Amino acid sequence: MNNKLFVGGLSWGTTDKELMEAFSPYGTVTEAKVIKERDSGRSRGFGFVTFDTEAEATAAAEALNDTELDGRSLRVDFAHDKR
DNA sequence: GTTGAGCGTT
Repeated sequence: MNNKLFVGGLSWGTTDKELMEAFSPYGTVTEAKVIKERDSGRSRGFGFVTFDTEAEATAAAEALNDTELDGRSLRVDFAHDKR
C-alpha cells in the first residue's frame, strides 16, 4: 500500500479537514489526518493523507508538493513505515 | 501566548 502520503510544512492552525479539502479533488481520500500532540492536542505541523489508489496519491503529491497551503509552503511525499 | 524538520493513531 503505497498510497500513504506524508504532508509537512503545515501551518499550526491547519487541521485534517483542510487536508481533506486540499487532497480530495485530486483523488479519493480514504484517510486524511493532521498529527497533533497526544497530550495537549496541539498541531505538530504535519499530517498523513491516504488515497484509494497509488496513482491518485502520486498525482496529489506532485500537485500539492512544494505548493502553498494556509500561507505556508507545503511538503508532500510518500510516507515511510516509520523512520 | 512559543517552534519549522520530520513520518501517526486506532
